[in-house]
Amino acid sequence: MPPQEADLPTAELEVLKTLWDGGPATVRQVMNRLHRRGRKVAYTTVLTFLTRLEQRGFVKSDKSGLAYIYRPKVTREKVSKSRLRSLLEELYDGAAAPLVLQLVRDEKLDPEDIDELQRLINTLDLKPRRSKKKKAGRSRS
Amino acid sequence: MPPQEADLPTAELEVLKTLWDGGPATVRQVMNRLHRRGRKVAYTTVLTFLTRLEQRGFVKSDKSGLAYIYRPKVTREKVSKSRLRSLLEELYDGAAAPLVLQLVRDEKLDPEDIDELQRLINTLDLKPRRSKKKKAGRSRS
DNA sequence: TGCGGCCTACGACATTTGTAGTAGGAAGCG
DNA sequence: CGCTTCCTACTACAAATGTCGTAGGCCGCA
Repeated sequence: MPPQEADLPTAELEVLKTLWDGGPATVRQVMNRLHRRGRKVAYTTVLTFLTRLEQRGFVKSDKSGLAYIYRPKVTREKVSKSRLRSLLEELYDGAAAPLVLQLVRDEKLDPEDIDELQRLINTLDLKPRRSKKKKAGRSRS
Repeated sequence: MPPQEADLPTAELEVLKTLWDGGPATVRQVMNRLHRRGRKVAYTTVLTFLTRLEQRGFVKSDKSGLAYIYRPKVTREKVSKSRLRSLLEELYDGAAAPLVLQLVRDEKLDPEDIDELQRLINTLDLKPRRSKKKKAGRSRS
């Protein structure tokens, strides 16, 4: 069965992220990428993380040439969704609204993002077409 | 210095959440709340978590009567924001848009929530929050 | 053909988290 | 009073995480 995308230790996620950001890579390349980002960590440490990631099923490796090349087996979106979901669960019993509102309010979205969000909302608006009562919205209930 | 709202172990967050949800409480009350939610855990375990939470500065306690009463020192929103922020950072280098879009797309928002989101967007649209005028870019796609 | 590098497999160890047991004090009560 | 019942302070301990060091293999080159 597929991995539990949600529960992945920070350090390993960091490594996985370098694969998403920079594509498949060897241990050494991953290490270099981390170093560039100011993350100082030993070669074997990176190796450990990649190994663990593979055991968990988040990456796969294939030996081409002299060293193994690691590549993601799950998408960033998958992990993202999974973590968001846990966050919802852990904080708001699964209600998404508070997080959405908070994100839109607190984090800076530039006009383009807002446009896109607006478009997305429009499509949603058409779908769940039941209730149209514009009852004065309470924040939480 | 205020606590690092972001990095709080799951089990402790769970306990803190019972305080947000049900208000200040004693160790035993917290334990009962957890039990009701199906979370079986020993009394002393709860005590441990509350103690750790207090050391971290997430809750405070005051002895009124025979047992200490614990109450949150940080709001749910604070923690929420903090965790969202780390999530953004860990997955998208801080860009909020992907998460927002994903949330709105994947999680089910009921009409009311959408309405509210729409209203929020409208306000944003009118006064685009620019703290700094670093780059003017009103591009439409 | 032996040396200096790079690579992986293992093992090691300190910390942090999750979970709980025990000891000893205060309290109610028969 | 003496017993039962709570409560808190400590201590304990296994599992998960974060970080490496070492040993031994393969490879190109002086």
